[in-house]
Order: sequence, then C-alpha cells, then structure tokens
Amino acid sequence: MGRCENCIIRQFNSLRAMSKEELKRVSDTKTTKLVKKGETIFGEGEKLNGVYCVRDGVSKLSKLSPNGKDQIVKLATKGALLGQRSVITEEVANLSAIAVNDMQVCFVPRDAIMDSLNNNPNFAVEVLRHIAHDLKEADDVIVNMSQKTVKQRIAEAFIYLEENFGNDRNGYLALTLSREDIANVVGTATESAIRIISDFKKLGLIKAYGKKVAIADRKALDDIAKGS
Amino acid sequence: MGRCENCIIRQFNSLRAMSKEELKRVSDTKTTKLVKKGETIFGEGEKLNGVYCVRDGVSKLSKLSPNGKDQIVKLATKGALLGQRSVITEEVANLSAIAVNDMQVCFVPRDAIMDSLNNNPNFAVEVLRHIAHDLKEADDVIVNMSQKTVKQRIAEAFIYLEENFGNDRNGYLALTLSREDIANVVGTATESAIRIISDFKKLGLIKAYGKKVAIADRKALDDIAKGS
DNA sequence: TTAAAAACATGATAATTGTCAGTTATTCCT
DNA sequence: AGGAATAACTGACAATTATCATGTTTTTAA
Repeated sequence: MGRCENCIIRQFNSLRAMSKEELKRVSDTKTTKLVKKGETIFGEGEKLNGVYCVRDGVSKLSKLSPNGKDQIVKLATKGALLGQRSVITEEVANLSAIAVNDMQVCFVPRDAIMDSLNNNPNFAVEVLRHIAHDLKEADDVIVNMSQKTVKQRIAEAFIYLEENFGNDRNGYLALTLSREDIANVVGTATESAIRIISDFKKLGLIKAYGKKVAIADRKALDDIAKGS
Repeated sequence: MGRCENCIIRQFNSLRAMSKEELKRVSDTKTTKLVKKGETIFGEGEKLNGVYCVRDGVSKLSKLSPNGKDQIVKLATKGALLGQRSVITEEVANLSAIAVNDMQVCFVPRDAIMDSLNNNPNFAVEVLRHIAHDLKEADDVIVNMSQKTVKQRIAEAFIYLEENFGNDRNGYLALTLSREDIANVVGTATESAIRIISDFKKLGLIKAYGKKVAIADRKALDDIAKGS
C-alpha cells in the first residue's frame, strides 16, 4: 500500500476531513512517478488533469517573465501538492514545476480531488485554509520583493532554506541550490547574487564547501534581512 | 432591505451556492458602516471577528515593511470582501485596509461565514475558487515586482486602473490615486514615480488634468509594460 | 479666504543593480 | 581519465533607482 494518503493528510492537516473510504478511493487512483533532477513535472500553460503530491525531493515552481528570466515563486517539498490551484480553478497551470533534485511524486486525478471537495465540506474547508495560508505567504513575498534590497533578500533566502529544509549532519543547508536558482528565487541577476554571496562569505556570515553552504552567523544574517 | 447579499453573491459568483435561508441569515446579521477617505477599516495585526464587504468606494490593502514604507498589495472595490483570508485561517489580519475614497461597507460576522463554510460544500468550494484565483494573481504580482522595471510597473498600473475601475464620462481614470499611492502600489520611491509619470505625460502616453489621469496612448503603454 | 498642510515637482548626487565580456572551477559523460 | 559542457566567479561599466534638498502648487480646514 502506497503512502500517497500521507501527502494529502499532512498537507491538509485533516485526518478527520476525509473518511476512510474517501482516503482509500484517492489512494487507489494514485500512480507513482520518478522525476530526475532538472526534469519538468508540468509546464506553464499546461492543462493539468490532476495534482502531484511530493513524496520525496524538492520542486521549484517558477514562472517565465516576458524578459526571458525565470522567477521562482515557491519551493515545494515532501507533503506539498503541486497544481492544486490550477485544478481548483480549472485553468491551465500558471507556473511550471521542475525538480531541483531527484524526486518521487504521486499523481492524484482531478476527479478524485473534485469529488471530495464537492461532497466533504470539512475537506473543502481544510483545503481552503491551506490555500488562504499560501496567499498570506505570497503577500509577504510581494512586500519583500518590492521593499527590500537584493542583499536583504539573499540573507532571507538562506534563513528560509535553513528553516524550511534544515541542515545536513555537517551543518550545511540540506537543500543545495545553484547560484542561478538563488538569483531566481530572489529576483536578481545571477552575477549580482554571486557577488553578494561572496561578500557574505568574506564577512564570515556563511561558509561554503563546494556548492554546499552553511550559515555561520545567523544573528548577523537576521540583522541584514531586517534592517538595512 | 440591504444589498449586502449582493456583495456575497457577486464575490463568489454563486447564487446557487447559498440557499435562500442562508442568504437571509447572513443578510440579517449585517451592519452597515460609512468609512471616510483615509480612514482605517482594520489594521495589520488586528483580530477580525468578521468580514467587511465593500458596497461602495475603494479600499487599499497594504502592509508596512520593516523599512517604514507601505506596500499596497491590492485594491478592493465594490463586491470585494476584506479580511476573508484572516477569518478563514483564524489569524490576525496581515494587511491593513484603508479607504482610498469615501466608502460604504457592511460587516458580516465571523460565525455567519464559518457556518456556511462548514455546512454548505458548494459555498466552500466557491470561496476556495475565489481565493485560488487571488493566489494566482499574487504569483503574477511577485513576478512583475521582481522582473520588471519601475517604468514597466507604472505603465502596468495605469492599465490595471483602467481595466478594473474604468473611466469617468470624460475619459479620465475613474479611480484617482495620489502619486504616493501609485508609488506604493508599484513598490518604488514617490519621487521616482512622479518622475516617470511626468515622462509619460511629456511623451503623450497619458494626459493629466489636476490629479485626474487619462490614458492617451494605450498601445504605447502596453508596449512599455511588456517589452523594455 | 487665507494660513497651514499636504501633494507635486525637479535637480544633484549617491547607491544599487544589471549587463557584457572574459576567466577559472566543477560537473558530467563515455 | 580527459574533454566538453555547465556553473561559478571577477572586473569594468552603464542603467536604474533612491535619497536629500528645495521650490511650487493644490488641498484642507479654521
């Protein structure tokens, strides 16, 4: 028996929201898929006939801006659902989902989701709560993007990576992103990101071992992220 | 009999989602309030025990960034609900709502909303659809903020104002914002916004009569907003 | 209707960020 | 292991944007 129910359960924090039978039904319809680093799960503009549940690995959700640069809007990790928004509004995907490292995802068909949504008010409310929370986070990102300097945003990005993905046993950030990805999270040119990261290194705020990065002075990073 | 039901109905596009009795119940609990230009409906961090439905006028939803500047995240007009997100997640408000011009709002208590949400799956799904749409828009704003120049964003802002609030009988934008508000929508310094708006005027892209602004060359504005 | 306040405007300058061009380091592949 | 491809880095410079200072116009309110 698969573990796909766990995604749904964890995601919506709603053991009680789905009945056993519903869970079983959703679980029965799932199909599992391996996605290699760099591969696309779905692309912007694609019609989704289901939701992808992240079982392992990390996906970046990004959008191509008219000037040809990718903006990473979100990083999705174990337990997250990809494409839920588009399935709910019955629109094409507004973001693409690309694997940052090797992933395992399972697919839950559109109808299974919609049935539960329409027939189980508790489930619908839980999904609603979850999306409302995403919306709040998006609002926060808007404020950060428009009111903070690149340096502040990069400091925040490292803090975010530590808080959301943790460290490995050697104290390095568990999620390793390329400089280009960091630049795309933060909304700046790759060279600018590289320069600022180098500065952080020189100032002893972070350590780097190859591509691995470790936060060395969390307080100083916090200060940069907040004040100017 | 008030018109508050109309807000709910329009907002959620769900005549069928609420039964007559539910509508009546919601409508009975409402209280109407006049809000003068510049007054605060609710502030960031405030606990909301209900949702405000905009019956007339426009409200700006903004968030104070650590550097002391306001970022306007959204403009809400007739039919919009303010504070719904916070009520759903049972958190304090993450944005403040301030009247841009004189407004009329009605108040729907938290319990009335939550009851309908929990007991009427159709209603919950409609609200879900609506919030999912807001989330998509927020993602778009993130991309615009981080990938476009101030000039592009100001061009977009004027287009947005025309599309969402229309023109008055003389062809001027129906919603008049101060330069400072425009700067706060676009996430830039007031002086920068003023300069660019002056440029637009000189180039004949917009006309201005006092504070009133009219779009004179929509195509050119579109081009600026898209390309560079 | 006027004085005060707020909004608008412009110049000068500094700070931030982007772009282009090129070098070095790493990773990937067979 | 060795060469190609990709990523990381650096410098020089240009473009964008913020800040500060100051003057003008418009609104507001007594």
